[in-house]
Amino acid sequence: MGIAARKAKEKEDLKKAILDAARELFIEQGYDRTSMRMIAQRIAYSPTTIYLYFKDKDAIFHALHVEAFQLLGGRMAPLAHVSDPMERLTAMGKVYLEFAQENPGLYDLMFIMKAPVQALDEKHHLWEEGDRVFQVLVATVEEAMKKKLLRKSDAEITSFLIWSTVHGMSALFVRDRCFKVISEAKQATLLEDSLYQFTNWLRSLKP
Amino acid sequence: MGIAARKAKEKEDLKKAILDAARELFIEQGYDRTSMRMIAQRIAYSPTTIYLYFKDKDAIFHALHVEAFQLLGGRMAPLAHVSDPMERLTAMGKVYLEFAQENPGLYDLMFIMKAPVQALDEKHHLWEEGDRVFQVLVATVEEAMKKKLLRKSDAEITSFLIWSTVHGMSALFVRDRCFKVISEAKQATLLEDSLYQFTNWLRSLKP
DNA sequence: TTGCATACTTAACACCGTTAACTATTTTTG
DNA sequence: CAAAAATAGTTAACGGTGTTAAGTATGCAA
Repeated sequence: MGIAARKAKEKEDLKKAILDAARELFIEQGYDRTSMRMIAQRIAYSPTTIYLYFKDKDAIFHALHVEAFQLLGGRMAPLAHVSDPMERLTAMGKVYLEFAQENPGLYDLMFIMKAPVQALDEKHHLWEEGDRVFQVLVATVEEAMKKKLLRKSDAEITSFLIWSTVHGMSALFVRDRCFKVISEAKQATLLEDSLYQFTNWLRSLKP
Repeated sequence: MGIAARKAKEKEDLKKAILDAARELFIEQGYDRTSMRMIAQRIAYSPTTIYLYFKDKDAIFHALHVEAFQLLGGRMAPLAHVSDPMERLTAMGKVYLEFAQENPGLYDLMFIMKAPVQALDEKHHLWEEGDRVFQVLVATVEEAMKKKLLRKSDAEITSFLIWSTVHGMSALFVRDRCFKVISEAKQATLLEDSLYQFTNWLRSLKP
């Protein structure tokens, strides 16, 4: 079985190589501006070879999408050990913003890009990962409310509001909409300062 | 001068027709998925005729961008008469969200789409409109702080934070990221409820 | 009437995603 | 061991894209 195993590994390797090339290009140039031919050239294969490993360009997008959510999930996981839910919430916001700033291309792919989805069931599967992250947020908000660390209200609405805020900051950053509008002196720490103020607000809502 | 004037008007009309067709298509299909040939077909002219009126596809994007900001500006203008700055802020948020929900295609164009900008000076001009809207927000926040209706803090940071929140909500809505994650019962009034809670928070920060 | 500008079109280029058909190579089978 | 079949990759092609160059009518000026 040694030969078959080696061949299987080689297939797996090529698939990974395709994803690596595609990831780099998507991040650098965006989805629409990367072509199958570019990906092919980067791995030194014929363009059509890619179609032996992925159904189409969308399938590559999906694979990278899942991968990116796993990366973000991995960054969030350690925060489960923070016992104070309000501290945990703050840390989650920090991790989220850092992720967006460090991986703007991936963030774009995950939360901003219009996924060129066609199959509806795939569409559903596509957001299992996103949903999981959101449910963790809801649970944290509920816990914070229960412990009277956060003003009581509908946890789902509150979670959406919090997510909107950090997403809004990330999206304006990633799509380059802030730095034309914010004075130069404040640009460097804009996201950090904004998040700091936001969490301060949340904390002082206790009553 | 009658004939020359008529000709000038006809040129102006065709330019408008191009923009009308492009606007519809951009909104329906998005920028990347609309082709010059589609625009041309809709106005029953040859594709290359468009290039006599606009330098390239980008130029059409820019024209619609400016136009969209004027529309939003027009919706915001009446709010200048609301004397209480906190009420004005709330109303601005409402108008902003309504604009995004009523014109998701335009909102996308203005705040989300990766503008395929090349010329830097054009890029600057591109955001004069956006900047003007933001400066109105900053002024309102400053006024609210001065009148002790909003907790005192850096007005620019606070404005960015507020903008991020409403933009985040709008962006998640426009790019279809909320309804897969929010329970069905709450979807209908999600944005409205979230904004209501957000403004409530802002008001109760007074001390 | 000729010449020229105007307004538009056709033809073409180099690219795109994707499919079909082809070619080597390796494996399986009679 | 030879023939057949499966594997893994290729080239060529189709219909689409943004954009440019060259060509064609039409109306106006000299």
